[in-house]
Amino acid sequence: MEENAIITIPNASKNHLLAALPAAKLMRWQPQLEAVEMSLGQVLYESGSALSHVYFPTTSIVSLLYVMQNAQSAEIAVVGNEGIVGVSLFMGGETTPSRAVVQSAGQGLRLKAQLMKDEFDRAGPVMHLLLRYTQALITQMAQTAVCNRHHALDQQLCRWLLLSLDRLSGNELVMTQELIANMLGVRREGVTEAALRLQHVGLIRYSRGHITVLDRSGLEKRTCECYAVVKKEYDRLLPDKTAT
Amino acid sequence: MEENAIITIPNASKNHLLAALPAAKLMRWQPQLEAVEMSLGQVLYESGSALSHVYFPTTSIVSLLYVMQNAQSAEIAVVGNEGIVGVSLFMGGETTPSRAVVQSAGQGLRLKAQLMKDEFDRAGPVMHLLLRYTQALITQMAQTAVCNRHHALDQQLCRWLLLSLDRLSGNELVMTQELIANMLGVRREGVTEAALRLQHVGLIRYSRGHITVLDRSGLEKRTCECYAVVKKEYDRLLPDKTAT
DNA sequence: CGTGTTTTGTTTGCTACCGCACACACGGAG
DNA sequence: CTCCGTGTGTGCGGTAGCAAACAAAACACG
Repeated sequence: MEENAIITIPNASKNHLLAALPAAKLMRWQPQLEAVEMSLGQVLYESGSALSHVYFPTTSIVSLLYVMQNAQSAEIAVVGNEGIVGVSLFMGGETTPSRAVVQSAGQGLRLKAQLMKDEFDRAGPVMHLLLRYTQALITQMAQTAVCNRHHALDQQLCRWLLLSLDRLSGNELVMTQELIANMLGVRREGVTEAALRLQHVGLIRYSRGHITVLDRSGLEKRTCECYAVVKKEYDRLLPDKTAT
Repeated sequence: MEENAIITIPNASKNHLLAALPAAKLMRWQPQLEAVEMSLGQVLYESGSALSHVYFPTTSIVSLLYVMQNAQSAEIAVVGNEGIVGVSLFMGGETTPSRAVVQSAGQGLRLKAQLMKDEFDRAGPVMHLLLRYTQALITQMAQTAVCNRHHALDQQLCRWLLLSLDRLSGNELVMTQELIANMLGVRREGVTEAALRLQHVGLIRYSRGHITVLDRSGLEKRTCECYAVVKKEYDRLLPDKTAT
C-alpha cells in the first residue's frame, strides 16, 4: 500500500495551490510535505475509502473517475499541478464514490489528512483558497456532464488533450489510446479513429503511447466551448500569483 | 426583477438544511429569512451573474443547468427541499457558469447574500453543514456526468423522476415532456417514447404535463445505479435529524 | 533473429438517438 | 360548440458510437 518512493528533495511548490499560499504558511508546511513518486495507474484513493493523505501533483496528473458495476468507467475531473486530490477530506465527507488514479506518472507532494483538516479548520486564507479551488473543480465536473451529453468524440478528445496539456509542461503526453478511452468512457476504437482524424489534419502526432501536440491553437479551434468555460473559471478563481 | 411575492407566514423549515441547524441559530435567522413564491421557469440566477440571495426551496425544485451557445441545455444538478441554491456564494467564486431555473413551482425561503457569507465565515457548524451539502451536490454532478455518458434514456428518465420525487412530497410532478427534454438535454420526442414505455409497463401515468408515479419501486428497479449512488451519498452526508 | 506482447488500425453489422415533418388530441376562451 | 394553442404521438432517413473480430504494425527480449 505504501509503495511511494520518498524523495529527499522536497520539490518546493511547482504546485500552484501551494505556490499561492502565504510564504510564511508554506515555510511552516515544508517539513510536513512529503515528496512522492506517482506511477502510472497508481490508485491514490478508492471509491468509498477514507483518505490517509491529500496529494498536490507537481509533474503528474490524476484522474477522478467513477467505475461502474460493470467495470465501465468515466472521468469526472482531472487534477494536475493546479490543484489538490482529496477535497472530500475538508468538505467533511471523508470519502467519495469516485476513485483517484494516476493518469500521467510524475511527482507530487502529500500531506497527512489530519494536518490538512487542522489547517482547513483554522478558517483562514488557506481554507478560502481551497474552497475556491473546489469551486473550479465543480465547474469542471459540470462541464464534463455537459460535454458527455452534447459533444462529439472528436471535440471531447481535443478538450481532454488540452486539459491534460494545461496541467503539465511540454507538449507531449504519455498515454495509450486504451487509457484515454477509459477516461472518456468510450471504446478504444473510437479514440483511434478520432486521433487519426486529428493526426491527418496535422494537430497531433501519435505513436505507441506518445502524443505530441503539434498545433495547440488548432486543437482549441476544434474543441467545444467546454474547454474554454473550464479554463476561464480556473483562471478567474485561481489567479496565477507568479505572474505578479 | 423582484417579482417574488412575499408571503407573511415564514413557513419555518420544511427545508432540511434549515431544519438541521441548531435551534438557537435558526431562531436568530428567522427574521432574516424571506418567504418567496417561485414560479415555473423563473431564473434565480443567470450564468456569470452575482447572487443577491441564496435560496432554500421548500415545496419547489430548482435545476442548475448549463445553456450552450447554440441554446441546447443540460442539467447539472437539481436542488429541492434538501438543499440550497447558490453554493458558489460561500465557496468564494460569487458566480458560476451555470443557471438556476425553477423547474417545479412552489415556495422557498431566501437569505441575503451578505448575511449568508457572514454566517459562513463564522466557520461554525453552519459552515460544516453547508460544505457537507456541497459535497453531496458534487456527487450528484459527477453522477450526472457518468449517466450522460453511459446510460440509456429510459434509465436516465427514471433517475430524473426519482430525484425530483425525492425533493417533493406526493407522487405527482407537474412537468411537460418538453421541459424534461431540456433538463436531460435530449429531444422531446425521445422523452415521449421513453415515457410511453414506462407507462405501458405501469410505472407512471402521463397526461398533459402531469406525471403520476404509480410504482416507485418499479422505477428504482429500472433506473441505473446512478440514482442509488447519489441517494446514498445525500443520506450519508445529511442524515435526517427529524428521524431522531 | 525469431517469438510473443502491446498498441494501433480496419471491417461489418447494429442500435439508440437525432432532426425534421406532421398528425392528433385535449382543454380552455370566446 | 368551435377554435386555437399547447402538449403529445408517430414515421422516416441519417449518423455517431457500440460490440466483436481480426489484421498489422512496433517493440521487447531471449
